Amino acid sequence: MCGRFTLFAGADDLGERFSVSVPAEYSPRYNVSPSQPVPLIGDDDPGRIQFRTWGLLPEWADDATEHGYINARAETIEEKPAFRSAVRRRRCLVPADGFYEWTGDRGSRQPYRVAFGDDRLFAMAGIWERWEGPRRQTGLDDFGVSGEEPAGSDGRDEPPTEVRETVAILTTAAAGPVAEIHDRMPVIFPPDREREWLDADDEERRAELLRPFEAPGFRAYRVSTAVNDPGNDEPALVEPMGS
DNA sequence: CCAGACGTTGTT
DNA sequence: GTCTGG
DNA sequence: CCAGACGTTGTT
DNA sequence: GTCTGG
Repeated sequence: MCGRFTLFAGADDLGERFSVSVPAEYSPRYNVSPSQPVPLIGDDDPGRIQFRTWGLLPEWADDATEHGYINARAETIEEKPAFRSAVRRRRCLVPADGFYEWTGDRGSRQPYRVAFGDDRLFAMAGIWERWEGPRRQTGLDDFGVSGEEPAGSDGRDEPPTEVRETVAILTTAAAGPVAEIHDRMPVIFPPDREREWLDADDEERRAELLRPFEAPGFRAYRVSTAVNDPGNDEPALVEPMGS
């Protein structure tokens, strides 16, 4: 799965760890949730952190109010119409220093945080998408300037009325301590192979990178149910609660 | 051919 | 039960 | 992912 | 856009 995560590293640490520039709007997060902006490193501009909305909206979606896909299964991502074009041409790394998993029944969901003992940063596999709303079809621009535009234009030269950039996180079989509480987890790369994902235009190379990686040193520990509410976002959320 | 879906997770 | 919002 | 809403009318 | 179902 992976429907929540943490990224509370300082801007300097984040920039240094991934060799990227970090924009001023970056701030530490203890409960990043679907529908929110996610800091990521995209293959379109791998030298900086960008923000894209969590919930991938395919280019053919009818409107931007539809539910996006927050996860994509690594095992089938090459075949699925919703993900195929993105995995071929629009990949990204999603930096994190932990992610949350839940156990128990609805109404009493117990969250766990999975992270390295020292909370060091790692990279999750992502794909992103650009969704463009309908274009005007008037053939005139906003100031009524008559250009080369012939009447009855199909609007292809007009700017889209709305542009949304979204992201989904890839999942795979859980490995190591995560398997104790869950059967799925985000795809995580060994640090020395992260950059290959952004450059993996070949399907066999992607398959190689997407194999489950049992990150040495990962731990899962119980945290407060305050994590359940996406509106909560403070350092106390990552404090251990005891078994 | 056209119409309609296109996804993951967890839970019962 | 199912959808929407964060 | 979980939490919370889930509806209409008329009036200010 | 592209695939599946009828």
